[in-house]
Parts: sequence; C-alpha cells; structure tokens
Amino acid sequence: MAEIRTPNRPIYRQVAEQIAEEIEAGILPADARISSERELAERYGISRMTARAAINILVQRGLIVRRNRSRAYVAQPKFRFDLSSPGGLHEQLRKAGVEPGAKLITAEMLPYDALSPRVAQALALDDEETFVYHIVRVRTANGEPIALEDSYFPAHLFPDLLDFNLTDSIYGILRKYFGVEPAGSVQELEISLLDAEWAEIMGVAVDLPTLEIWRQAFTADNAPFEFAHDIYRGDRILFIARTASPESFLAGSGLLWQRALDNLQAEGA
Amino acid sequence: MAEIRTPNRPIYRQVAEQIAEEIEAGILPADARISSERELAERYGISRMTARAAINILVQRGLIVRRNRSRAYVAQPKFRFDLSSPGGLHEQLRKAGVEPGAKLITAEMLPYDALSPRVAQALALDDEETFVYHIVRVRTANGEPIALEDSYFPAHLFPDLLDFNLTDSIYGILRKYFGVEPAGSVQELEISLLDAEWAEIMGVAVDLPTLEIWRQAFTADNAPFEFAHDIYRGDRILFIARTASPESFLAGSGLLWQRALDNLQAEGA
DNA sequence: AAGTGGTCTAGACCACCAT
DNA sequence: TGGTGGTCTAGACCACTTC
Repeated sequence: MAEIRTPNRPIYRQVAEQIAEEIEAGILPADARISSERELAERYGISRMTARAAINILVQRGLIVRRNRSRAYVAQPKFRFDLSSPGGLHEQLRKAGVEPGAKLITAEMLPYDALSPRVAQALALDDEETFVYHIVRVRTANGEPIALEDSYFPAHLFPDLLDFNLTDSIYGILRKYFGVEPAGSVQELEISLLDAEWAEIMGVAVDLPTLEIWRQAFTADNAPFEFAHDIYRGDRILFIARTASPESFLAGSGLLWQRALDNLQAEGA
Repeated sequence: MAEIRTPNRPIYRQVAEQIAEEIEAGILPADARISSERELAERYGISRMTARAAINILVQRGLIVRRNRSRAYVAQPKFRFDLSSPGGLHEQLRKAGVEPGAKLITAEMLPYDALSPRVAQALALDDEETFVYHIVRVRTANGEPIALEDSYFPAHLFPDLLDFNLTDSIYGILRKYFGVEPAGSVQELEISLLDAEWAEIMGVAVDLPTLEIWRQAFTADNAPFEFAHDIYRGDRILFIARTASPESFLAGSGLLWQRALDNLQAEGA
C-alpha cells in the first residue's frame, strides 16, 4: 500500500495530483488505462468514494477521459481552435492533420412561426413567408465527439441546402455552391457545464466544462447568413482568439497579428 | 418529507433541478440563503452526501455561491465582459453600473534573467539590461472577487509604474500618464478549473470553472506593451467577443457590429 | 455552544461491459 | 460471469462560522 498522506490537503486531491504527475511525467502516456477505482482505493488505503473523487477532478480538468460508462484513460492532447479565424472548425482541424467529421442529428426546414424571437432577430427576418433551415450536428475530431452545433440558415439564401452532404463542412458548402464568404461575426461566449440532454446526444459525460457560443455570422455585404448555438468541450479543446480595435486594422497590423499568432502556435507544439 | 423520486435520473440531479427551478421561478431570489445540507437531506428523505452533490452541481453552474466555508446563497446575475473591446474590465464594469476594484497581491520589478521565455518573447525583449514590472491583482466587482490578473509591463515604457495606485484601472494609468492607447491584442483562451493555489489567493472555492486568457497587447505602432495571464470566474461572468476578417473592417462594418452587439446586450437584460 | 460545511469511511445495489 | 462505474446510505470527525 502506497503512503501519500500529508496534513491539510485533502486526500482525494493528493491522489489526483499524484496521478496528474504520472501523466505529465509520461509514466502514464496518452490512452493508457487508469487503474480502476477499487484498485486505487486498495493501493492508497482509502475508500472507493475518495478514489473516485480524485478521478473526477482529473476528468473535469481534461487529463482523463471516461469511455462509455466504462473505464478511464489518459486523454490525448487538446485540439486547437481559433475562434477568430474565418476558417471554421472543420478546416482548422484538417490543417492540423486531424480528421474532422460530423454526425447529423437534425436537418429540417422550419416556417417563420416556429422560430424563437432570438433566431428571427439574429437572421434579420421579418417576412412571415420565410423559411429557415435548422441543422443540428455533433462535430467530431478523429472520431471523438468534441462539439455540438445547433445552427439556422435562411432558406432563401441557400436553396436546397439540406440536399447536400451535411456531414461535410457547411461553410465549405456555402462557399463552394452558394458563393458565400463569411466575413465577420458577433459571438457571445459562456462557460457552462454540459447539460444531461446534450451529453446524451454527444455521447459524453454530463457536467464536463464547455464553452457555449452564440454566433451571428455576416457576409461581406453585411447580411446575416447564420445564427448558431455551439457547445464545445472545454476538456478537449484549447481556444485561440485575436481581437483588435478597427483602427489597428486600418493601420495594416494584420501582418503583426499573423506573426504573433504564429508565435503562440509554435509554443503550443 | 417531499417526494420527488422518479426512475432513471439520479436523485442528486433531481434535487438540483428542483432547486434550480425555484431559483429561476424567483421563489429563491438572489442572495437568498439555501437550506443547509442536513436540512435538505431531511426534507427530501435522502442522505447528506446526496444533498451535497446536488448543491455542488448548482455551485459549478453558477446558480449558487458558497461564502467562505459557510452557507450557500443564490447567486447574483452574471457580469458581462466584452473580450474584444479595447476598454478593459474596469471600464466595462463601471459603464454597467458596477463598482470595479482590485486587491494588489504582488508588485515588483524583475530583471531580464528572472523572466520566463514566454514573457520575454511576448514583450519582444532581447536586451539583458531590461527590467519588467510584474503585477498580480485580484479584480473585484461590487467587492466580489471575479478575476485574477498576472501581468508584465516593460519598465522602460512605463517608468515608476509601481508608484501609481495599482488598485485603479491600469489601462487607465497607461492612457492618462503614459499616453499609451491599447490598439490590439492576441489572446489565447482555455477553459479550466480553478487551481487550489489561485482559489486561495482569490478567496473562492477551488475547482470553479474559469476562463484563462494569455494576452499580448499592442500599441497602435505595433509595440507589445503588456503580457498578461488572466483567470476569470466562469460562474460569475458572461463573455462577449467580436471577430471579423480584416476585409470587413475596411468595408466599414463597424457600425453593423455595434448594432448586433446592442441586440445581444438588450436580450441579456 | 450549536450548527455548518469539508472530508472520509465501509459498506450496498444496480446496470452495463468485457471476457 | 465477474468486474466496472454510477449511485446512495448512515454514520463519523474536524475546523470553522455564527450566535
């Protein structure tokens, strides 16, 4: 039986730190199987509930992932996603050598009446004859579910959108077949815990920390063409964002940004 | 004894939902005191550990706050913070009618040798004679700790910076006394759980969900003047961000943004 | 002094998964 | 079928807050 008890710091936290150190030191490499809760309890001479509390911390911190309702494994490094890049998640994953995918949950056409006021307002719709496409997808990276995307598109801008292969990049479809180039967006971000309902749909654990984004996307001629509510797993994704006041854009600091961003990305390697 | 057991959904989650509903319905208004864990256990006919699990969910979701190591109260609505606004947290809180404050934790001048490579690189320092100011503060809103700010400033740009009142807005000081206008930044965002060490400094519960930001800020002439590592409480803050490709700025879509942002803010009320 | 949250135990039962 | 995670219980002790 290993002995790690020291005063003051709770045991479950000490056990979590010990396991975290083993992960960071490479003793437990990515995808290594974590000992079962009962094994940990015996090894450290603690109760199973205490061992479980330790694992739960590491799951929430993203160091460990549970598969199904089965055992826990050391997590792979986080994916990187630039919130301010016009290229969407799909393109960014592909550029990073990760296989992006999507599982279609819902694809339907809704009449104006069925829209929430928020959606209608965000898409600047006031014609009661209008229809809107509603698409819900689980986004995956190397087959792993990493985000849920609940999006709305004005039907008159993208006729027969639902006939395309909606497991591809939707922004790619808009660009290729409809000539729509996303030029800007307004996003609202909230940190939250994954809802039981969404967790069920995504097939991951409830209560994982997530980044929720409500996004209003515009074309270059200032027309809103998408309203979306995205939920990203915070335990699997590292987010990047660039911000600036308009003046600095006019001063041509785009290059500076690119340099600085390259620095950040180089460091993350 | 109240009866709320139904099949399938775990009891602690049902109790959490019940309390959440009472909060949303206004039966438990902001600052109302939550029943003690033992009281809840008795009322619902469950064990104290189960009642405690229910409360923990609501604390992490930001609906409930624990004060000290004492009882739990219904949380006030979240503060709003626009990550892409050049105005910092201080100014934004003030505009929203909230009293911003800061508690100084550390204020020191460091030689080049003491800097981590990341700090030196972010500030574009290569002169080994250089000094850097290092300031750590706990940011508060209406007296409540909401963020921790760990920032570095090149000393040659801001001589005697430490002599100013560092519980004021630092950006305000830079602007007023040094004529430095922040023009842009590159930020890296990560969702994480609050570290025991930082939780201690901030005086809040460990493991709260947070937004960590590493920020490199630039003046209009592209000189980096700040590198900062901020930790924001996700349970108390709602974040907003605007993004766009440079082209849309040149096309003059700033007004559009302002309109869209106003919409978002109006809805949040 | 009484009450409270924070921690911990040693069991238990169940549904599900891998073998 | 045996092991696993998910849940739940009925206690316990401690440090601290509140009164």
